[in-house]
Amino acid sequence: MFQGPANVTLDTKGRFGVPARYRQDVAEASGGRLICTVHPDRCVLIYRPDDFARVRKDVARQKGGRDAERLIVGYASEVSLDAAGRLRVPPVLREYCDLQHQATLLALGRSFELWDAARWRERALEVSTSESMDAALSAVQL
Amino acid sequence: MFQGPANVTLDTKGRFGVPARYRQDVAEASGGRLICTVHPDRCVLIYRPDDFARVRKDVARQKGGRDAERLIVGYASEVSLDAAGRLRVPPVLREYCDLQHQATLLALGRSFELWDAARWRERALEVSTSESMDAALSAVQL
DNA sequence: GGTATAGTGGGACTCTGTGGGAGATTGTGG
DNA sequence: CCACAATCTCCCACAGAGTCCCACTATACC
Repeated sequence: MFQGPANVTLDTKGRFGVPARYRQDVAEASGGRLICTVHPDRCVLIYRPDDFARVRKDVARQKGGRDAERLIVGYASEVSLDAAGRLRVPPVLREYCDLQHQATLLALGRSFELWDAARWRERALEVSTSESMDAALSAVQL
Repeated sequence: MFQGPANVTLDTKGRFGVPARYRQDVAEASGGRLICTVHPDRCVLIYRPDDFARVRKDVARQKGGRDAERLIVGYASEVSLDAAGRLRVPPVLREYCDLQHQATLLALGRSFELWDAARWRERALEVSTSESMDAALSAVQL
């Protein structure tokens, strides 16, 4: 179960270091291999291969969402951890998501999202004013 | 049951001392481990791990609130008391909540909120003028 | 007044995060 | 089919951040 945010930097080769606390899990769950793709919100999604297989099926089943399939399935790329625990994000995905040097990695349970730091900062501040938030806020109360 | 406010200071490493009256409870309830995350109002939320598991489920169930999940689940981080009874707030959370040196810890029964002292002071004054407050105010009458 | 405990600061070691180089490999053009 | 160029992969290296300790001061309580 992945949990927690991290500021990461993409180097000139498009690599970023996976926070050390996740490496063990990634390595033993799938031999260090992962699937990257993109979300229409313009962030990179990162799954374990077996989880992505489910996503791919679900996307395919939703008829009418051909464009969604083009994005999510069409952009899927296998990546793997290097010896230093880094992932290389393919250039096409970086472009689509406007990933510059600084990025934010969000761990969402079984998957990750990778955002350009500036774009995510803006979005995160906006979020607080959206009305869809109200429902979620009731959840934080015990 | 946590109750009572406290002014705390974050040192240069982002740590703050948990008021002694809560330490015992925290230590025996969960071995000193806690989950920090953020609220869209830009304060840090602090839960016991089992309580946070409930929050996480509730947030996930609210469909359409992907951004809410990004914040509340994506920012969740496990922290634990050090030998001196302090917690270290991860940098990403500090940034989002604009936490400077002085902070205010509010104990809300089963959870805590941690605010930057200056931001909380402002907000506490503002609150008194908001109309959403009216409903709550009727509650203070016996 | 003495003692114990809370609150705070800071040193030092460890490990993570990040950058860069060189060889291997793939793709392109002649 | 060959040559060249660009990219990818693997490796090494260093700086900074995180973690664990220890130490000091102030306060409360005995």
